[in-house]
Amino acid sequence: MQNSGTLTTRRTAPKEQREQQLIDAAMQIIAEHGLSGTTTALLTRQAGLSAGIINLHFGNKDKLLEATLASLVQEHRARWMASLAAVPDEPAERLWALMEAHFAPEICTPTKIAVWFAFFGESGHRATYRHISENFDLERSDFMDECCTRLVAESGKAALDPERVSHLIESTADGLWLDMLLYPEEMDVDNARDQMRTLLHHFFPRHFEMPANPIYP
Amino acid sequence: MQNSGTLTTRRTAPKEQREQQLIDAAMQIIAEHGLSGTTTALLTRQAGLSAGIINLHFGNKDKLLEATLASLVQEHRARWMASLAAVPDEPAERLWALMEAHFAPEICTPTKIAVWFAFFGESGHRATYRHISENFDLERSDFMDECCTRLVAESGKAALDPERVSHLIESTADGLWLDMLLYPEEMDVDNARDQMRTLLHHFFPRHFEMPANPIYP
Amino acid sequence: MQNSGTLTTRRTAPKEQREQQLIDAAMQIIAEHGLSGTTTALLTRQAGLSAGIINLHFGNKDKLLEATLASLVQEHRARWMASLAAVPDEPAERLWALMEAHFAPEICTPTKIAVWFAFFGESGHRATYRHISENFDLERSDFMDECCTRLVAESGKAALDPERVSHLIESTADGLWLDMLLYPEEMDVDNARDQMRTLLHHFFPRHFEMPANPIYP
Amino acid sequence: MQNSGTLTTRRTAPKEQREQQLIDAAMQIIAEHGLSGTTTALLTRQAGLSAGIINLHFGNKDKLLEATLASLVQEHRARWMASLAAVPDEPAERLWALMEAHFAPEICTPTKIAVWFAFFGESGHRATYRHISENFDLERSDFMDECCTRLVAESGKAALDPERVSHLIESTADGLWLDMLLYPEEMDVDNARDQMRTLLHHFFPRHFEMPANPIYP
DNA sequence: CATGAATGAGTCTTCATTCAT
DNA sequence: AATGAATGAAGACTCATTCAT
Repeated sequence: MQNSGTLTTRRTAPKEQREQQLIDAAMQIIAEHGLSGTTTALLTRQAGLSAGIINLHFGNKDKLLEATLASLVQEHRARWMASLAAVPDEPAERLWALMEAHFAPEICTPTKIAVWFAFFGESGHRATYRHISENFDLERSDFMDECCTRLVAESGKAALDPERVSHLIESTADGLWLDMLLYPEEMDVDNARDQMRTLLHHFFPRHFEMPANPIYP
Repeated sequence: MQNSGTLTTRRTAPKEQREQQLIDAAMQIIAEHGLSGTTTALLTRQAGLSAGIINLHFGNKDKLLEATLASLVQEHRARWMASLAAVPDEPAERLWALMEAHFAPEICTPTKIAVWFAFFGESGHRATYRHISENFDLERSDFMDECCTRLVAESGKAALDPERVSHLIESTADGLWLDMLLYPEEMDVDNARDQMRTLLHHFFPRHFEMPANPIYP
Repeated sequence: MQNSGTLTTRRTAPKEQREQQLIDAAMQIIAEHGLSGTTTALLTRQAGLSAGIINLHFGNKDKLLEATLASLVQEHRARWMASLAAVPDEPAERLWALMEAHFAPEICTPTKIAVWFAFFGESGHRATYRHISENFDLERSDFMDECCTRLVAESGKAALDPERVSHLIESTADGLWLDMLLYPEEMDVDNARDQMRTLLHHFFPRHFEMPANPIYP
Repeated sequence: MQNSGTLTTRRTAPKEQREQQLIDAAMQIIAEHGLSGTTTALLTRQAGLSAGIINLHFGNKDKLLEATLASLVQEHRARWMASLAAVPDEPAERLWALMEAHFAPEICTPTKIAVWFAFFGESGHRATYRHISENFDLERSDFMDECCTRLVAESGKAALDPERVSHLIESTADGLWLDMLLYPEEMDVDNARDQMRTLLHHFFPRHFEMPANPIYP
């Protein structure tokens, strides 16, 4: 009488939808109010749902917060994989695919960056938060190392330590994110991408050209 | 862990000393528990003082937090000025003085970095926090621009946009801080300084040598 | 003393009922402990409810206090209207209807009088409190003026200023309330009503007889 | 060496002066902030003295408050006695002397009235407060009774119960005070005195004339 | 006598969580 | 599956009082 078809599908679908609804709300609220200002009342109101809903679907608030971070990680990784799938197996192209994902407009919204840094700010004492992004960070790090190793080899620059360069590129990318967080007026995704390209050009001039528009806003 | 057993037993202490005592406690607690886990009870216990003390000296908890960030900014700036005073008026030396301050062991303690990022994580919605560090950031930015302008001129590299390079260096420095926060095992001040030197060598090979120890841990 | 054992056990009650429950508790506690001794703990314990309930229904303690005064005003006015509805359109009867309401046993309980004066005692600096009763006071004042004007006209006492008499009657009524507050042993509603009748007889002997029981307790 | 003259006088005088200073401050603060808003910080700041001073001179805050009420009572009584000393032994004159004291400008300042009612508002549960004014009230009540008894006798109005009239006059006087508290714009001492005279004229036309200015503001 | 820094019990308020509906 | 009234532990803040100076 309830539902005559596949029971599981019907039951599962709404559940996932509710969870996503809450995660979306969490992104918004964390960005607006910080992790310390994120209350269940704010979350459920933003989601347009009732007070008990978080505990119903996630057990408690912290789990929702973790799911939010996980969702961010997941989305970022998916975007990267999509970029990667679209390019040939050339180290420069592969590396740039990562950068494109890293500074993709839908990845780098002010809201999402704010949420990332909100979690970073707590990750010192919240091992959970660090664990969630750890695998992703590792995977990305290895990927960068591999790209740089190949690029260094192709460049014939023996003096260049691939891992060091790799790390430097990553750090700069992260630093540009911080800029987008703190000074959104001055730093946007296009600007950041140009910055990255400038850096890459200096390390691997044969593989990366300077950005087209050299005029700084 | 409580209080370092100096002369806190004195019922009356100079106002400045009490305030510093509370700011020190705040650093510790914010680093350990995050901004959202920083309670007045934790703070006063850490300081070895009574519940009402925060209100007495700072009006309320938020003011203490702001004073903590301000203290961090102040200390950083003072360290930079000290480095600067010790070098001749050469752009490369001046720039490196800034880097030395930025990655000085007493500036870059795990505790202090954690506190910085705790505030960054909330700065999206807390204009107050951003305002406190704004002037300092601006001053540093201008200083970097000036150094890079001179370095570019001396290098004869017409293609290099000084402001862009300047920004890139800053972003990388910030990114390295994030690394020290998230992966303290892998990134320490010495490593970070070497990274910075590698970057600077690539932009200005005539002014900056590659770091001495090219072996990556 | 706690709760009168009706259906407070119900976890959920109509909003109005909970609010009344809290207002009733407030009356009791204010009368017993004064406005300055009225704590949320006392209030919620008296109501037999939990600590958070005041915030849930009134936002904060002050709002509950204001609602308590408003309830007092409302009740008094309703009682007066009821009395008024029961008498013909004769000024003496109408005026006496007001007095009857003013000294009705359910209006003049020691508890309620104590609450009134608790608010009067703070009304000097709390504009809110005065505002709440202001309209009611004005309405009553106008009503009294009208009654007295008609009574003076009917009495043919040209020398009598209706407004002055009206004011005097009101002031006396208020003074009797103060007596009931300060000396409940000596002044009760019956006594007060007789006092009022004595006063009215002196101003309008044709309309008001001396009270039946001339013996003073 | 300290002081060569009468030791006691010198020591006592400043103490009384400090106490009066604090009582004056209390009047002001209670009138402005109500009893519930009267904090020691406010009191000592108003007095221009240090935090510990109240405990030093009065033991605790409550004692100062009681002393403040006592001072009010004392002043009122003294004013009455002064008025009384200036009139012949005629009941009408004696009664009017009381009224003149009751509505004397220095007795009926907005501040003092506010303080009186602040204490009335708490007197329901604070026996101490009631006790302080009790003797004075009793004395005044007896005095009024006596005056009225003589006035009734002189008037030849057998129907008039002296005690009832006496009480009524007192109640009205109190009611006028409440008016001065709640509606200071409409009721001042002159107006109140005229009201009282109107009332007295109605009870004892041979002894009290109607007030000179019959026009109501 | 007088000060005022410090205390800490007591208040109000917040908010994650529960649970009857 | 969802609601939202109610809870109550935990939080920030107040303020009368103490006590070393």
